[in-house]
Amino acid sequence: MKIGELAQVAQCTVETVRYYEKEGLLAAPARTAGNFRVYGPAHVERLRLIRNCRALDMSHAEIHSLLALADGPADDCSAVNAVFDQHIAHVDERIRELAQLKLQLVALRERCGSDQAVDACGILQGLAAMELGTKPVRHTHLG
Amino acid sequence: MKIGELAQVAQCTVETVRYYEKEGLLAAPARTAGNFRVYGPAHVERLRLIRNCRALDMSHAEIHSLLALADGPADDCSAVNAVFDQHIAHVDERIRELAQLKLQLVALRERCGSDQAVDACGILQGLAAMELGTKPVRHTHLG
DNA sequence: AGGCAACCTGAAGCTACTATAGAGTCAACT
DNA sequence: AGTTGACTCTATAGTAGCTTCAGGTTGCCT
Repeated sequence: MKIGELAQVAQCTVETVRYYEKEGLLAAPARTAGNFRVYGPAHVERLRLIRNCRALDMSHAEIHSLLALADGPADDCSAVNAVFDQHIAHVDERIRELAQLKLQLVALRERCGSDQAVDACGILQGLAAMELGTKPVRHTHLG
Repeated sequence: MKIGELAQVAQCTVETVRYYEKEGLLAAPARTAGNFRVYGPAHVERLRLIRNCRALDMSHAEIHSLLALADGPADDCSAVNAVFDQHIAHVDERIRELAQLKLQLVALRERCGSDQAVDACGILQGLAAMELGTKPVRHTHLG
């Protein structure tokens, strides 16, 4: 199959497929005489796996690890579990951050219930007065 | 005050301050004879406001809107409320997405409780077999 | 006068793509 | 046989919000 068909099967764009190849996530396939990429079933499966990992918001680095483990000669999959556990921790942390964030946002929003002069706007006052929290560490390669 | 002190007060790096100036979020300050930036209290307050907005995960575009509204001659702050409400909706949507994500991750993770052969790893099998969901729309400029 | 920290500009790097330009390939239709 | 149109190719730039780097200048202390 050619790149367009592969992309369709894997629910991504042609550009994304070529990008994955350049990034080393997807092996470079054979070419036709006219220099078109030709893919087989193995490529389809691999690309599906990659796309599913992305749908789970894993970074390319994490996916690289998983692919290496999947291909590797390892006897057990505890390393796979480790990658997964770490990723779940990422997502968890990010959810907590956003929940905290929302509390702050809602609290600020309630300071200005209706239309009033901008000078007296509770939101703007709150934004200027807020204590700068500890440096926000991004627990995510998500988004 | 010079840029280093300002950055320290606002809990960000010197480079970030210069970046905000280049982006038009922070007005260009006066300069010393030696071409060093000199900031006053107004800059400190403005930068605090910007950093707090960023801590609330607002995009530069959103912050631009807020700053324009804060400076503008508007009589009421309903527009400010609108920006805020929209942002809260963003965060809310993102939290929902991540919660859903976590469900999937945990379900996958449970397929491989202990060490087993990579060939039989339930996680990897699950990743390859997962139905590709509808194209994930990112409800975020966050992260 | 020398040394060092802080400052300056401009450009490149980061992630995971997306979009564009300009050229080549291929199958079908006239 | 020629031509249209869909598809493919490479290479490059753009996105957000910074961070990092290279190479040079300023200012203060001794």
